[in-house]
Amino acid sequence: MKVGPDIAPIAALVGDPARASMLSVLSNGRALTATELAQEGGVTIQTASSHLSKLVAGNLLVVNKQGRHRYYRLKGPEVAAMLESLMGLAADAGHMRVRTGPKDPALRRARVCYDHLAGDLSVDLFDRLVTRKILRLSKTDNGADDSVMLSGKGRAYFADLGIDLEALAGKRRPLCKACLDWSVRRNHLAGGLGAALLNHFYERKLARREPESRIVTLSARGEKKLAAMIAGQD
Amino acid sequence: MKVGPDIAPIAALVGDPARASMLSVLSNGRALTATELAQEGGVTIQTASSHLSKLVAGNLLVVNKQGRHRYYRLKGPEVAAMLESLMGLAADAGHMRVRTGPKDPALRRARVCYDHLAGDLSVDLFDRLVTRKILRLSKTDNGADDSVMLSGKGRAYFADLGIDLEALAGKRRPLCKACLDWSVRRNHLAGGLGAALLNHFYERKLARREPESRIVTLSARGEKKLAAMIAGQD
DNA sequence: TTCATAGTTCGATCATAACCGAAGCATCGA
DNA sequence: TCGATGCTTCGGTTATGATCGAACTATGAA
Repeated sequence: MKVGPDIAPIAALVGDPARASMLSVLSNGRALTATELAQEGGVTIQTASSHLSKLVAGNLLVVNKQGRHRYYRLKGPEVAAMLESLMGLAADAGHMRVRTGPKDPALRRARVCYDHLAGDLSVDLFDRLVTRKILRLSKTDNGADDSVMLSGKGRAYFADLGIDLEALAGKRRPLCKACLDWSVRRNHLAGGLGAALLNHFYERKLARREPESRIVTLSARGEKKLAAMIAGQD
Repeated sequence: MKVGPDIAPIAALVGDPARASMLSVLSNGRALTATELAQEGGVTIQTASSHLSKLVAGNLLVVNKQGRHRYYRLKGPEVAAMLESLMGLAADAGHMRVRTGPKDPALRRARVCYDHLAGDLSVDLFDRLVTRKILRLSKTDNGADDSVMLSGKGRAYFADLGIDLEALAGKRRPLCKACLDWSVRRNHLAGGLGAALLNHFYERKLARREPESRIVTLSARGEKKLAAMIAGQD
């Protein structure tokens, strides 16, 4: 029969509604306390405590003890990617937690996916960067994990933006990665470069993150800048 | 306020050990029958039937009915990608499975499928006939039921072999049909033409059927002939 | 036709795990 | 030292859903 990883225990962890809510709210890459996560999951703090222990034991979360608070966050980008792929399938199957609330369009347009930008704008940008040959894309057989590389032209492009590629190359994390977007079901840019790009927007006050949410709000200048990047007029 | 896709139902589907095993073995993109998947999951066929219904309802699998068999396969590459990301995390957390099992090589190579040839050789032949435009294949959206037609070139090809296409066309049975192969999970040629082709091999003593078995044994001449057909040198 | 095989549906059993109350532990501020 | 807060652990209840036997439908084989 089979040799390989046993996905059932991990999936079962995500399969509980309370835990799934906790993981969803943590997929913006931030850290939250046990009490906050209990409220998010709609359970008492005792129950939440049990859930959180299991998530830590299952290598999905890490905990950071600060005084009498315990801050939980996703263990890494791989966890966020797994959650995103589940969100895509859930949206496909019509499983929604809230039917198109007012925040929903904003969430679809621009949101944080762990530590990089996701949503319509991010997907459009990714497509454009590929057609401009700033990113080089190589498809795999099953179309699942596309590998992304930065071209020579791309290096100049991001250096012009003021992003330190040398520093990023030194990290263990891959520079470029394609991440499947749940709302559009197309790729956006992840990896160190994706994170650096979002950080670039934060630093220059082109974008800010809404508190307690995954929504990213662009300033007027930010809108203009991103539109120019997508149009290829920068 | 909670906004976005609800990942819990999907993850819970994957979270059951029996279903997870089924999904894992299907993640090579091939199709398996309900009975095979039951064995894979280590449950009875009744239980497997229940699991498979849920997986289809949850948009993770699609089912392809062929005779009294039901072939289940992953709905799409997004499902495979989700499973892949889960496998990465599972391996990370040290969750592994181990088991092994054998199968009959002769049966895999060439066997009877109802009244036509199946197995590795037959699948290879089918592929070759398509690339040589002897058969014309039109894929459907989901890739499930492929329809096959005989081209003009194909009519000449089979007429040269001495197969009476006029007689076959008179029958109610469809001339060409794609049949999903049990061992390779790819298509081979079925229908009246598939049956006629196997019969052609029987008549010319190129092949004979083993008693009490589905195994088809090729004579030396038969091996040569079939190899030539697959190589396109006939 | 009759038999065999593939698969589904129903019903009952049973095990797991989610849940919360209560109690306990740890940290902070005063 | 004390009380307040953040969180964990324990124990008992409960509900969900996985499981399989038996009966049923559908298709193929003879």
